[in-house]
Amino acid sequence: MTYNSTFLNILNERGFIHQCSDFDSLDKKLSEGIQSAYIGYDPTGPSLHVGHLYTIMILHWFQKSGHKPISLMGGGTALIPDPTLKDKTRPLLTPENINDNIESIKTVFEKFITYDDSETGAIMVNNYDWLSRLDYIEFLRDVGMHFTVNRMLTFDSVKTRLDRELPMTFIEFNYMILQGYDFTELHRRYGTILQMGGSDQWGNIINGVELGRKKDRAHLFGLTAPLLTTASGAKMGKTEGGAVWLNADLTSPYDYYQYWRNVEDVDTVKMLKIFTTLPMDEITKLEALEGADINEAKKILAFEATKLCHGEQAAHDAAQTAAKVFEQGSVGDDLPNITIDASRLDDGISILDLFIECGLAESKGEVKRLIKGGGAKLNDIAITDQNANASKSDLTTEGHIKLSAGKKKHALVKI
RNA sequence: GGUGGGGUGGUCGAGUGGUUAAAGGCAUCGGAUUGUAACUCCGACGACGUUAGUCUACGUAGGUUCGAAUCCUACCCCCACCA
Repeated sequence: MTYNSTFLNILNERGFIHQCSDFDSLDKKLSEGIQSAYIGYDPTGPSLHVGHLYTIMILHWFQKSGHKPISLMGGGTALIPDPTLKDKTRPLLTPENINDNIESIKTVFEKFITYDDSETGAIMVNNYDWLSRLDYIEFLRDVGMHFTVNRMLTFDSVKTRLDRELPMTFIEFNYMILQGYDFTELHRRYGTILQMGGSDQWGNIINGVELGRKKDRAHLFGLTAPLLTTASGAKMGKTEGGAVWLNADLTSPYDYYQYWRNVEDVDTVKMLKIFTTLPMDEITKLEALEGADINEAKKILAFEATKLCHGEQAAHDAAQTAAKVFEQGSVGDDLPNITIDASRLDDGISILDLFIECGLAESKGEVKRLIKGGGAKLNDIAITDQNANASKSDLTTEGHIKLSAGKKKHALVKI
């Protein structure tokens, strides 16, 4: 399958396409001139994680193909608490929280797409701007008119919920209308003709497309990307420590690098296509690698992905540290590290405490378990005595102590 | 509104007065193997504590009992059927 538009071709060969409301017309539109498209994000946290990056990359390519991407922040919808998640006791987000989150998230977006005033410059909008001003009665007449409950009930998101007999609140039921409304609003404001997203957003996207047609006789499009999972079926972007964040203060460039370095063999090429901007012919070459040589591809994946998110220098540093640690059994500057008072070493510090302090363990019990299992190491020598203390004599010639929990997690203690 | 069922550790799910920090699965973590992969095997898996032991935990609050996740009472929430 080939398209006329650069954008669809890129998406296609990199594996971003799942379904589209109208491939042919969209292809034509995109070939004719600059278009704008958007993807929505929930600003419920201060950062986005690797799972979000998937669709951010779509915006990236959209802009690269000569179009205008819009990142829509759901500031309005985030204000509405979702009561079905009652157990989670999600703290009520205030408008200030949300604005802070949006500011923080924007710094992430800026690494992948360029915001400026040019014709293809990206813009970031907040649906709070229009949703907050809606008048209920007017909205019902204007928008509610065009949604039949019969049809809303057929959407997968609703249907599976009802089938499984799980509760769905009226608020949630309304989200899809609000999201559909976002699309027409963006169409009116910016002439946006395309909404994209993960395949789980298909229903919502189609709602917007239809609403646009009914209200404004606009020909809008929807395009979704396949559900992204790893070979082992897990959702992307999760590690033992939780989500892999895109903000450096939440997930360090080194950890970020390591995340990509450690993907499973079978996922390597897929990830290269999606999370790096490496040209396809180079990826094809890497695809030919087999066995242990795949490690080379993973290094490139890790480097390129880190470069995109944290810059070339950070990627270099991370790669260098990784090489020192894993290939030379040495240490690198990018390892997590803590600095302690030299005097504390004079008295000797409990190994247990030290592991917790540098973040390699949550509790003393956990450190003991590590020791028992032979996974706790001090300067690469397995610790056998849980009562051991670290003292000055443990400082290496470089003046630090290296602690390891397992083979992959290392930290440095400096004075 | 009526009747019945149910709320257990990260998750799913056993357990219906004591040997239960609570079976089993999954997830997670460590070890062996390996290529910083996968598969497989082994081990660990509430917290604190120098192996003794202490504390916290089975929706919430009380009660019965030498002793409760298990019995009683009230309350909260969920589900099913009926209205």
